[in-house]
Amino acid sequence: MNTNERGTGRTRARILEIARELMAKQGYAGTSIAHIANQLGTSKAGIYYHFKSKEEILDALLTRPVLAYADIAERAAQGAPPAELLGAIIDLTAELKEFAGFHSDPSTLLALGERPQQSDIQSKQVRVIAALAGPRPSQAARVRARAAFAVASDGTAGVAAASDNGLTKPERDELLAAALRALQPR
Amino acid sequence: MNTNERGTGRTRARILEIARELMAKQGYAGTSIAHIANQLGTSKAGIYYHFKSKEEILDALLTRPVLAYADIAERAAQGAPPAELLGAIIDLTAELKEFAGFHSDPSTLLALGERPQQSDIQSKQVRVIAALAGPRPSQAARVRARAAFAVASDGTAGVAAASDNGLTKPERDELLAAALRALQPR
DNA sequence: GTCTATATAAAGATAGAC
DNA sequence: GTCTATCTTTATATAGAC
Repeated sequence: MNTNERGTGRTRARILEIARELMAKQGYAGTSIAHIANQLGTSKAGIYYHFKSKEEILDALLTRPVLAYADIAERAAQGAPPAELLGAIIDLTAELKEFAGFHSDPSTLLALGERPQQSDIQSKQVRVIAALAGPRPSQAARVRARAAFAVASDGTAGVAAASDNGLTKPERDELLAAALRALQPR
Repeated sequence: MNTNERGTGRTRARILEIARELMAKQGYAGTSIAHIANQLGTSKAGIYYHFKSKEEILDALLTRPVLAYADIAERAAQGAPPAELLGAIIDLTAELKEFAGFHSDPSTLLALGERPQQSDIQSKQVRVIAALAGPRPSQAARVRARAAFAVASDGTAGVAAASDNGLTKPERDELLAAALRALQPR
């Protein structure tokens, strides 16, 4: 029988890497098993040996990002200060920059939403934003929290996409400072 | 013959409205003609009387947003100040909030990129961001420009999505102020 | 572990009746 | 202007050989 549990092999890892690239570029719905197989240089059936469905590929891809976001939401619930939360969002976004486009692909979100075991990534974001807004926030404070979150999330994604390597320290510092300025009332 | 040039009717408008909703929710690739026809209560062929292809529906949907962004890029090229540019982005994003998810759907961008007549919306964004960064910008200034743009674009989308109606004046003012703070060096 | 072949469903799109 | 019926392609997924 198989020493590989059909889950730890290098081929599986390559499939995930290819799927991630294609789905980031074309979205989940726009990426077919055939396309992934072509990139891998094998047949469609070859893919199905490693994953029993296309959704399982998505699950495998998003497990880590979802867990990372859950961790940030947890820290928010425990009263972590805004600078820490925003810094964590910046670092996570930069670390997962290969996933850029993923969190904003409607078909990915839709497929993800249909899988109950994957706790909703958007609901975690809402909780983090609520934490940034502080207790009993005014309407203006809520808007500032959204603004700061946008800087840490989409702003970081933009900066990371523009530079070939990872986020540099000065870039990170500048993003965090900008997010904090956005959060601060005058 | 047809007084309607097969382009001005109410049915066509309904198709576009339904397509916009579905594509915002599921992405371009994830939305089928059959799905649109179901929502409309007609057959697939009925759709094809009004549009000769799925891509033509996308073109029709995105013509206005693309033009609006081109206009902002034009004002940026003519040296409009940051407050004006950021305000314009906020207003545009709020006005087109029904399109939320659209500009971030990879399959939409991909399909749009394959249509040469639709000038690339992302390249316009890059130009606006460059204008925000100012002449001969430092690396830090470029990051701040991205941050400010993120507030005006994604921050506004988030606020608009959270509130049922359009963006209120206080919300708009708060977003613009936050974007300008993000843009400003200490 | 990967292949060919195939089943089955859904996609985009057209022909022609009404 | 909308229908049914159909064509063609592509999609997910499986069966069974090697």
